[in-house]
Amino acid sequence: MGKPTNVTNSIRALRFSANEMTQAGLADRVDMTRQTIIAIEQGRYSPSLEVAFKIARVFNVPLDEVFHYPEESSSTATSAKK
Amino acid sequence: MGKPTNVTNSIRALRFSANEMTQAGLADRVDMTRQTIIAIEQGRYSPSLEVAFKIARVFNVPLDEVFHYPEESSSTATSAKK
DNA sequence: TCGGTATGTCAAAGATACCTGACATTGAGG
DNA sequence: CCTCAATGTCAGGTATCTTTGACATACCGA
Repeated sequence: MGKPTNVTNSIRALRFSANEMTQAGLADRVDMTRQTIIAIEQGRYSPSLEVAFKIARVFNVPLDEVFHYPEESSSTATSAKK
Repeated sequence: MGKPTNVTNSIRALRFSANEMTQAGLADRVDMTRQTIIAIEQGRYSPSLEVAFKIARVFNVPLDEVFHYPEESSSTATSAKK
């Protein structure tokens, strides 16, 4: 239902680099549920900033190595007003 | 009401550096309301990752120059489970 | 075959983030 | 004094994120 997010992430890759950490293991370290990790990993929605920071810290990388925001599609953008 | 967030930010400082941009002006550029900007600026809650990226992009700085996540206060930390 | 681990899905409910709209305050000018 | 721009607050609603709990699938080893 919700709009799929624009933000992408590399969580799955990072998990495997980090000693094959499981989703449940990650969920545990950031103190959230397994389902939430799955949803974020699949890009179903973008997490809160706090959660994003926690995840990045588990892998010991800066936040923008985990989450990526695409370029503003230059076309007709940015002008929408009401 | 809500739990105050752990994340701090430098939005106010960045606004003044950026040609004295007003809150309303910033709200306009990231396509959200003035009230939301105020709330975020005051740290009443932490925005979604997408919003955070948009704000950082307005000021042309990386995300972690706008928002800061404090060190895990080493005290009783890291062991909490349920 | 059975048990356990890892991943994924769904529905319903709770908690936050975000919006709309109205109003109060301060400071700079006319 | 009056007005306007900028900041801030509050109440009430909508949208989105997060949790809980149940269940499905696949893989692996005993």
